[in-house]
Amino acid sequence: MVTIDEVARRAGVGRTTVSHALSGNRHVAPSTRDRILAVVNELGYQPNAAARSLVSRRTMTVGLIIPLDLDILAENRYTDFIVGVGDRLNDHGYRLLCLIDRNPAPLDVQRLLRSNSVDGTLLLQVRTIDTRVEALVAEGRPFVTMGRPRDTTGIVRADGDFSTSAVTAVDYLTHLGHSQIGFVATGQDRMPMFGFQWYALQGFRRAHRLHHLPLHHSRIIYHERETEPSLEAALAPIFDGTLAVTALVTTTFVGAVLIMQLLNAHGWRVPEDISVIALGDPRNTMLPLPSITVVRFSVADLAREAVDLLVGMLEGRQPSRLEHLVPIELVIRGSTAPPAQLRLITTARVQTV
Amino acid sequence: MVTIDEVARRAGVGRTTVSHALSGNRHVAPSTRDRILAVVNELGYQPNAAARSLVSRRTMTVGLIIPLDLDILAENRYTDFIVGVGDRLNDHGYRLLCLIDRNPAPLDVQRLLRSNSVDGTLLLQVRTIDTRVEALVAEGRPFVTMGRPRDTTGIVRADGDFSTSAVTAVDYLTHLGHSQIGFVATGQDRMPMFGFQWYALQGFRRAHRLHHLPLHHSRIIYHERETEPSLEAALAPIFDGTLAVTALVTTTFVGAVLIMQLLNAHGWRVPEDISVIALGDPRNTMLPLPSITVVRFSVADLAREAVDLLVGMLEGRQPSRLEHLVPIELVIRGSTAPPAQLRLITTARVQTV
DNA sequence: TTGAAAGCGCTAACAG
DNA sequence: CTGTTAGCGCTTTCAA
Repeated sequence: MVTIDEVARRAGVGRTTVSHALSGNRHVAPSTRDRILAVVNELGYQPNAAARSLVSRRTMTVGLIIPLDLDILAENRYTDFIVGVGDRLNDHGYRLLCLIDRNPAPLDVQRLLRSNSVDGTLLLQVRTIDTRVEALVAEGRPFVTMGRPRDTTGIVRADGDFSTSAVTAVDYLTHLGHSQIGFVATGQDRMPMFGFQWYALQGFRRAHRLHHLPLHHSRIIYHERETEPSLEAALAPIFDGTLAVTALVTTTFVGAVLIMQLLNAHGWRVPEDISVIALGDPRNTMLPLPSITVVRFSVADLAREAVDLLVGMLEGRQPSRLEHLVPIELVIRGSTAPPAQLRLITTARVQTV
Repeated sequence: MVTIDEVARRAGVGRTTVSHALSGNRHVAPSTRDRILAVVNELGYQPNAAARSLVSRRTMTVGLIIPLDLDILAENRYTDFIVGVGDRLNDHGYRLLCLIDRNPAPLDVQRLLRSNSVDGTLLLQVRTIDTRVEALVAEGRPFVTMGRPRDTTGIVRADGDFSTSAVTAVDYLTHLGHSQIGFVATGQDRMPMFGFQWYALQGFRRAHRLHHLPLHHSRIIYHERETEPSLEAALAPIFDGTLAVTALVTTTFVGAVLIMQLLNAHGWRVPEDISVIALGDPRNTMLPLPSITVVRFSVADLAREAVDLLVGMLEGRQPSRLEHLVPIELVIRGSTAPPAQLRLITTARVQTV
């Protein structure tokens, strides 16, 4: 193993000079520096990360906390987040340490921070009420969430603008003539599980108020997990005719696909019998037929923004804002259409004329 | 920040005793140990990772090298690998450092290893000829590849059994009555780009020999990227009638989906006009209609095996074998059927009888 | 059963 | 412009 002393010896200088020649923290005579760099290149010297971080108190590493909810298909899209984060961290010269956890694990978060393994932390898949966020706050170290808990006090966060997403979805559906719209999310006891679903629900409610549409709570449909059986149970009121809806807003793209398969299995045609619109980023997901109308945002942009916020904090800059919301965009595809009875009327009219 | 000396002081012992009480490397009187652990708990002490690895020369961290080929949809499924690896590393008490790279980056690999940031390395998405593997070999540190390059000399590796996958696919297709089978892979100059495609091609060739089927090289179809335009160009001979095939073996599930969309767009029905069979793990991918017949294997098992091999090496155990192949399994779904003309004959017969 | 002391490789005062 | 020196927090000889 090549050490800084070895380089210094070969270059005929003190180790301080080598250190500064590499860090640029103080001026080194060009001739000396060239000699040092030549030796560094020749030996392939690379400063020992542990020694460096022990004394500098920085690891140049960021932790990404990834919860593992194996039956939640959202994991599908972790890649976009992980790759987006890693790629952007590279630009800033930081490394990426992934903490992948099966359990909620506030304790693992504590271990990670107290061992000084990372300078800062990013949090993925934030829940409406998230114990990991609390653990992070308690440690008092810089962190940024990708997604938002319900209570955002003092939290620096980047997220898709899910509230506006839901408003946009409802706007579009009402524009098509729908007024009985269902909202589907994972959750229990009238509380969505993930933060993005909570904010989407706020938007969903707000849109109903804006349009003076009545909204019965039964149209807010919770399912425990993003699995077929769980969704099947949650959607039962629709299939047995107890709940009347002409359109569904789903909070995930994967959920939309599952729901469409279920609808299909029960003999409902999309979009003829019921419209489906998804919120989220479908970039990496296969498009089933009919293709799904979606209010999307860029996960890559979200990742990039989160990293920039965190790195800024690590370099001592105050974040200019606590919250960054990535803009959303409505992509109209084949899973939405005017509700059945309206279409009939329209057809009749056209025939009349 | 709490240090070991602080703990020692509060517990009224020397720092050596604290160190051993925590590591278990030497016997500590139970009463002393309890006292120490109480203080540790009270203060939430966690040994500094840098200090520890500086002296112990171990980081308890494994590097995962993830290439970034943004237009290759295979990235879709990185999640399975990353999560599989991270989860298994947890079991062994190791951390996961992700090196996410846009470029081939043998240099980054060098930096990672020479800075002693990781004890060992895992490699993802191995190419048929892979410069990163060479860089890794040159460093002389433990590493395991997930996937195999063509030349496996001295490399410890875990992979899906793609050769057998391809044999199985051809077996099944010939069983259905096909004899003109195409093979689709990313690549150039008659060389598949990724190792798994190279091994699949070996199996594809072997199966033809076993079945005494002639195999013209034009049936091995290369496309530059896993994108629609690229595939469209590669499949042109099929669409313009120059190349006669009744079935296609694709080396990725995503490729199969794209191909089916293209076939559809050109008016070919699957499986009526042409059968499609995919190799790989479709766990996280949406099922389009018709659902795709696939020869699959478990990425989670692959990740687990790779981690176990690597950790074994890190703990000084010689790997019992250099190569571990995850078993494959044929899942028959809706994208395969007997070739068109055969079916007609069958139908005729039935009618005659 | 325990502690003192050395030193891992590096950065950054401090002193020339 | 450059070098000497003192640690960073820990593990591990070595000695008691």
